[in-house]
Amino acid sequence: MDMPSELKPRRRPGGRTGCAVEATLSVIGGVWKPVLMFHLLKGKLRFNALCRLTPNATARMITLQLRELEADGIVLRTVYPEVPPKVEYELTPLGQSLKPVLLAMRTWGAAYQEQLGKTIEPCA
Amino acid sequence: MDMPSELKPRRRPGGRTGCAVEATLSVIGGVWKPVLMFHLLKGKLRFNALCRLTPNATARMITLQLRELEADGIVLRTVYPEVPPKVEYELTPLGQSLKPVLLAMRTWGAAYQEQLGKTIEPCA
DNA sequence: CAGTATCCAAATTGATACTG
DNA sequence: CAGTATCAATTTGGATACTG
Repeated sequence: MDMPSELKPRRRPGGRTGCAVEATLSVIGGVWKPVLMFHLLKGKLRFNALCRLTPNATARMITLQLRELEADGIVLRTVYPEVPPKVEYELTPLGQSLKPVLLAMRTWGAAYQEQLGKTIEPCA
Repeated sequence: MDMPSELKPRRRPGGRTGCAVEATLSVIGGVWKPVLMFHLLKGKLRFNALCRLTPNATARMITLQLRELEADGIVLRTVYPEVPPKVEYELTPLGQSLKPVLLAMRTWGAAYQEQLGKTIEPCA
């Protein structure tokens, strides 16, 4: 099993000699991480819900990114001993603290899409 | 010659069906892009200066990322017909508009590094 | 439901050497 | 100075099939 990460000069560059921006990227620097986190800003979500909200990513990618966010203390994963299985993801306080970054991204992206004359999905 | 991009579900996912956050990532979603842009917030910089400010990235990577930012209208590249050659990079108005995102990243990263008890470099 | 395992193709990057 | 070319080594991602 592989453990990708992407958008990271090979895991934790910012933790060694990088600047503050690099440090942030070492945590949210995965293609899907900001998107996943953004969706989680609204509250707990189940795995399938996240998949539906992120149609451009495969379940595999979502799982991988979620696992890394969990390892970094950004996301909390809760498994409910039920049948069928139920797993919920939510942002930890540390994850919530990234809200300003996420919102800034959403704001810019929305303006960019509009200026681009191609508002695809509200998404939020 | 290759034209990588990274941190992008294979070039422009956000432009097709993604949400606002994805749109933003399609532009700044490269490991080094935010870092490079952050440095350029302070003003024009020459290629070597950017290299020095981003020691964790190779010149090749910096060139590649800069070319993409240029293609996306985020960065302006100016070549001065001198000997030795002089090339300056600076943010375009569109690039400047990403300032809030970059600053939010720097703020969070700084706090994260400190909480991590390992403030490496001020960087800004 | 919520993943995980595998296989494998494709993309990305570092290192190194070279140029206008 | 400011890159670019090339090659090799990884890393990454998608597809598909399977499980508790």
